Formats: sequence, C-alpha cells, structure tokens
Amino acid sequence: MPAVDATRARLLEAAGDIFARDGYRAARVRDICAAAGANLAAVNYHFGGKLPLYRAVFAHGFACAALSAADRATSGTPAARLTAWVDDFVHRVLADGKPAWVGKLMAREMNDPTAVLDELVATHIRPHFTALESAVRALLPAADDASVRRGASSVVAQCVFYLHSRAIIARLHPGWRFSPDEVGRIAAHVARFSLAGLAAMAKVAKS
Amino acid sequence: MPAVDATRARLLEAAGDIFARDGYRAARVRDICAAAGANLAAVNYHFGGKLPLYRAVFAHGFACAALSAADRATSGTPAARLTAWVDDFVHRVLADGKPAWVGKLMAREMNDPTAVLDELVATHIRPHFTALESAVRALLPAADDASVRRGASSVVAQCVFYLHSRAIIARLHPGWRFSPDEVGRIAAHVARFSLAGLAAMAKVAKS
Amino acid sequence: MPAVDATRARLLEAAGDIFARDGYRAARVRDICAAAGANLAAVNYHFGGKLPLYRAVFAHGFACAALSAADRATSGTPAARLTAWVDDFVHRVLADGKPAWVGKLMAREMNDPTAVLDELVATHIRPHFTALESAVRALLPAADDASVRRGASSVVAQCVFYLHSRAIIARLHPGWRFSPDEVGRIAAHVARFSLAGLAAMAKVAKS
Amino acid sequence: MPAVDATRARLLEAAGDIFARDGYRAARVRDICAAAGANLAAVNYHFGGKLPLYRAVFAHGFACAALSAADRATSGTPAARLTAWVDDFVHRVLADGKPAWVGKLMAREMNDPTAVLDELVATHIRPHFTALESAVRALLPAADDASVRRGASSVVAQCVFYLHSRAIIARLHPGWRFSPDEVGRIAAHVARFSLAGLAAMAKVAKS
DNA sequence: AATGAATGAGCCTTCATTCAT
DNA sequence: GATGAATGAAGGCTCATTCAT
Repeated sequence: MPAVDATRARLLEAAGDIFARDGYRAARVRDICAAAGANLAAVNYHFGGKLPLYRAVFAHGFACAALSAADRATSGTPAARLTAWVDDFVHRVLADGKPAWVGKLMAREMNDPTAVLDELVATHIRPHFTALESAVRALLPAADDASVRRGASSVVAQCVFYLHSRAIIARLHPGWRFSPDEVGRIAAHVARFSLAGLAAMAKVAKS
Repeated sequence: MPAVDATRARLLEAAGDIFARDGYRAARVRDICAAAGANLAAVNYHFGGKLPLYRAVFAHGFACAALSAADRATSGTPAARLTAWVDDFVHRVLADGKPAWVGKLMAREMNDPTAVLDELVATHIRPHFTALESAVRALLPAADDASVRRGASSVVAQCVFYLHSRAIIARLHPGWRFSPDEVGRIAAHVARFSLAGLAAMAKVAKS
Repeated sequence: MPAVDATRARLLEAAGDIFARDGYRAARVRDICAAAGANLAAVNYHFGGKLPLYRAVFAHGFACAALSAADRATSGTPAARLTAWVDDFVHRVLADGKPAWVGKLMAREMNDPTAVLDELVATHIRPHFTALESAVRALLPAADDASVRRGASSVVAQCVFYLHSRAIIARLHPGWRFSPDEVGRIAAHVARFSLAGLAAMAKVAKS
Repeated sequence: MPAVDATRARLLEAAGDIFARDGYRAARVRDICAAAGANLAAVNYHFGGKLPLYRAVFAHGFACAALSAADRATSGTPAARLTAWVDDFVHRVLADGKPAWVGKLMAREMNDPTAVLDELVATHIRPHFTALESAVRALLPAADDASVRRGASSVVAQCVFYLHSRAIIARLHPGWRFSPDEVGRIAAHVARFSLAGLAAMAKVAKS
C-alpha cells in the first residue's frame, strides 16, 4: 500500500489512545486529529464520522491483539490449559504494549454497551470464554452448568479485576507497580488460587 | 412541611437513575429535571450545578446503602469474617433494591475517575477493603504484604465481577437470572472458592 | 415612621453602592439583597422590580445630594459666581461622602442613557447648567450663543473629567490622591484656568 | 482569495457597532453574528469567545484610528504642539468616520474598566497623554509636577467632554450639530481657551 | 486527495421574577 | 408583612459535521 493510508493509520492509533483515555463521548475529534497531525475534517473524510471511527478502532485493535494465540490453551491437561489461559489473559490485561488501549476500551464498552459490544462478543469474547469454560468443565467432572458458570466466572473475574479496578487499586495501593515480574507473579497466583478453588468445588459437588 | 424537600429528593432519585444509565457527561440535566417533574433550573437552584448534584447523588446513595451493616464482619474466626464480608458485598452488588444505581455509578466512576472517586475511596472504600484485608492476613499467617494484596484482590475481584461485567454476562449467558436464591449461591460459592484459594496460598507460603 | 421601612432603606443604600460599582445590567439583585441583609424577593416586594429600584435609587441619591445648595452661586460678580459654581461641582464630583455613588451612577447613565436620564436632565441637570451658563454669558458680553455654549462646556468639562476619567487617571497617575486639600486645589485651579480662558474668549469676540 | 477573512472582517465591524451601542455585557453575540450575516458559532470559531472578540475589536479600532498621525504634534513651539494635539484629538473624538465606535467603546471602558483598559493605557493612551504633558510642561516653566498634571487634565477634559457627555449635550442643546465646521471651531476654541488658562497658571506660578 | 471555513444543534448556567405559605 | 421554593427565558459556549475549493 502506498503512503496514502498513512494519515488513516495515524488517525487510528491516535483515536485508540484518546478513546481509551477519555471514553467515546468525552473524546474530541479535534484532539484525535491534532494528535494524528491531521486536518480537523480528516476523521469524517476517512471514516465518515466519529462512530465509524470508533468501530474501526476496535477492529484495528483486536486485529493486532487477537493474534497472540489464545489457542495455545487448547492442548494439555485441564489444569495446564487453565494455567495457560490465565497467563495469557492476565498478560494481555496488564500489558503496556502497543495496543494497550484495547483493554481499556473493552472495559469502557462494558459499562456503556453499544452495538459494537455485540459484535465483539460474537467474534472474540465468546470463543475466548468458551475455551476457559471447557477447561473448567474438565476440572469439575460432576458439576452442573450453573456451577461451571460460577467457577469460570471466578477465574475470569480475577483477570479482569486489574482492568476495571485499576483506578481503585491506584488509590488503595499507590505503590503497586505492574512490572513484567509482578504481572508474572499475578498470573501464577490467579492460576494457583483458581485451581484450588475449583478443586474445592469439585470436592463439594462430589459429596 | 416535608414538602419542602420533595423536589430535592425527587431530583436526587432521578439523577441517580440517569447518571447510572448514561454516565456523568452524557446525562442531561434536562432529562433529570424532566424525570423529577421539576424545572430546568431546579438542579442549579437546589444543588448549584451538575457536578454538585453528582456528588450529592453519591452521598445519598452511600448513605442509603452503607446502613446495611458491613460491620457484622468484624468478629468471629477469619474464615467466618471473610464469608460474612463476601456475603455482604455480593448481595450489595447484585441487589435490585432501591439504590440499584449505586453500583452502576461506582462502576462508572472506576472507568472515568473524577475527584468524587478520591473522596469515596477515603470515606467508604478504603475502610471496607481494609476489613477484608485484615481477614485475609489472618488467613495467610506467613505471607508478605504483596501476597496479602493479591489474595484480597482475588476475593474482591469475584464480587465486583458481577458489577462490571454484567453486560458481557448478559450476552454470554442470556438465561442467567440473579434471583435472591442465585445471589445466595454465588455468595456461598465465592466464599468457598476464596477460602480454598487462600488455603492454597498459605500452604505455598509455608513450604 | 416605624421600622417598617428599615429594610427598604437598607436596600436603597446597598443598591446605590452596587449599581454604582457594577452598573445596572451587571448588578445582581441577589447581591443587593444580600448586602442589605434582606430576602431575595425583597426588591420585588418593596420596589416591584429591578428597574423601579434603579429609579428609586436615583431619586434617593439626588434627594440627599441636591440639598447642598448649588444656588449659593446666584449672587455676586460673575467671576465669583463661576468660582462658587466650580467649587461646588468639583467638590461634589470628587466627594467620598455618603452618597458617593451618585456621581458614579450619573456617569453610567451618560453612557447608557435610559428614560431616567431625561427626568434627571429636566429636574436637576438643566437648572444646574443654566446657572453656570448665566455666569459665563455675563463674562462674555459680546458673544453669541454658540460661543457661550462652548465656553460653558469647557468649564463643565474640567469638572466632570474627574468623574468619567478616574479609571484612566488611576492608571496614568497611580499616586494622585484626592485628599480634601487636593480637591480644593483642583477647584481653585479649574476656576482660575476657566476665568483666564473665558477672558481670552471675550477679547477675541470683542476684536 | 481575500474572501477568506471576509466573515471575520464583517464580524469585527458589526461587533464594533454593537459593543459601542450596548456595551460589553449587554451586547449579544447573536446580534453581532446576525448583523455580520454569520452563524451563531462564528464568533467562537474566529475569535474563541466573546471577550477575545472584544479585544480584537479594540485592536482593530485603534489600528484604523491611530494612523491619523498623532505625531505631527511633536515639533514646533509648545503652543503650536498643544494646538495641533488638541486639534487632532477633538477631531478624532467628534469624527463620524468609519471607526465611529472607537470613541464610544473607550468611553465605556472608562466606566467599566476591564483588563483591556490596562493594555490600552500602556499601548496607546499613555504615549498620547505624555505628548500633551510635554507641551504643557514647556508652557509652565516654573511649575511642579502636580500643576502640570492639573493643567494637562484641563486640556484633555475639554476634548473628552464631547465623548462622555454627548447624551447630556443632546438633551441640553438639541440643536447643537457637530458639522466639520463646528468641530473645527471647537478645536480652535479649546486650544485658545487652554493656552490662556495655562498662561494664567504660568503667571501665578512665577509670582 | 485533502483542507479550512462555516454551520447548527444542544447543553449548562445565570438571573429576574413569581407564587404559595 | 415577608419569605423560601420554584420558574422560564435567554445567553455563551462546545463540538461533530458539512461544503466549497
């Protein structure tokens, strides 16, 4: 592709940052254009409006992030698959990498669901969650669907916690830094904690 | 005459609903006043502006909700205290009672922190969280602060999950209804799951 | 009269101050009522509105100020009458006494003439100015009306200058204080300056 | 294309008229935009708000008016310089030319000083007044600063009188028209009157 | 292909005024 | 006689969007 789409790409990156920081509503196309070094009308020219841009940002973000192969958790023992799933998710949630705004945007979508969320659930979230549920189900041989749901929820909850509650965490524990090492420790902790929790569930269900 | 503050009270209730539904920015004072059956200038007259109203809504919401005696978790064995804490929090998060919007507002504040959040952390959240942390610390005799932090986070995470992720839950599990019975089951689940997880942490720390 | 009109009187005083300071438009009835220690609705109750209050303030102000007998300049030689007139006017303009706001209000009315100004011209200003003109005419025996008008204008101009231009004066000469002594010096200066100017006019007209 | 700033220029001209007529506060951007044939948001787009527009109006007004060469009064005898200064100022004050609103705006600023006035004093008024003061000082060889100040004030006063008091003049002397001829006569009168007054001051100071 | 000028809808706020008590 | 609650009109400003170039 020629440099034609250079502005478009810069716009996409800038929009991701600003949408993640300010939310859809509070974000101003002015700021996005300015941050992208583009004209004020560029957003409308390239995307046709603020909302189309928002959709494009999600598409772009997930296209970049979803490549990280959540599928590696499809083989091995259930415990290993769960551990791998947790490790992958926690790292993604706490990553500071390029598409750092993908997670923040997701968190925002959850509070202000738009039509975009439905698409995301269908294309990315449901498959991802199903992979976890299959591992949980294998770890709870005698459990009914509701128990599996609750068990899987407890696992997911511990991962997304660091996404939704970061504002609270920053205020309660100002010193808590999420270095790569700490992220690893958190992932290991969540996996261990969850496996023990699920084991307790299995014991109860059996009895 | 109690009719003196009738408009003020209606305004407060309406504002809670609408702020919870639309967020601070997107909420329009027009709608709030209309919903309260009051004049457009009423919010400025009674509260002095949109932001003061927002603060008042939080104060009102917490004043109503905080009465539910979080203090019953201050006595008994650590396990009992943690169980009581979880039960209280899960019920509060999943309650459909009067101040149903308090939770939603909190969730919004976490994604879009304003100055209000700092006050809330200081007055309500930190004390609440400290109570949990003390129970967790008692359950992890040999653990360092970081471990206690991660352990407590896992417990909180499972409670607030049903607050932040309800949009996702509704899409992934459309049939999941949070009846009083189900809320009870969830609370029991989270407590058991967490105690097992913490026990596993204790074992590792000891070894 | 009973204390019934105590509020009314306080309102009048406060309104004078605030109208003089902020102008009719920018002045807020809130501030006036607050300054008078009265209710917000007191202005409407006692005067029937903001504009009626404004008129009442003028009436009150001139009733207090006009007593100072501008008429003492009606006897004596023309030069003495002019000197007395100037002395009276300069003192009134630069006075810091009770009805200090009367002058400022007049200055405001001149820039933003309302119906009030027409009344004032008829009842106070025209008689006052006519007294001056008669002295000037006596000093310019051979002059036509236009010359008298210009001469009288030059005299008045020097007096009102300290009213209209005080903002400029304060910025150009920050140290210039209008103590009673200085006010006396200014009055003397204006009279002497004017008499010399008029004498020069008389000489030209004669030739 | 010069059409680029056409709206901006029309806005400036319309704003000058309306600000002069109604004052800063009472003037409505609506009216200004309507008078300029522009959209309601045009003033915000081109100037960034009402106050910035107000400043721009002053800058524009003085840029147009200040070209009239106040500098011709810098050479010649003191009397000639004073005469030239007065002639220039009187003509400017009583001009009906293009920037007719400049004077009215100045008069308003004097009664309701804003931050704009400070800038104006520094950039235009002080230099202008200093030129006069130097001529007056030359005419009062033995006088102290206070006397020079009072003398210069008497001269300025006669010029600005026709600015501030036009509402009164129109009511006291309805027939007084300020034709070019009459303006010339007034200028000559003020100069002669002032030179005589200053001569009288010089005589007193000497004695 | 891309821009800068211009638009119009909508929002929060201020403020004088009114009304029931 | 006097007040506090409530009203409605109006104003300035923001911002996404459009249009001519």
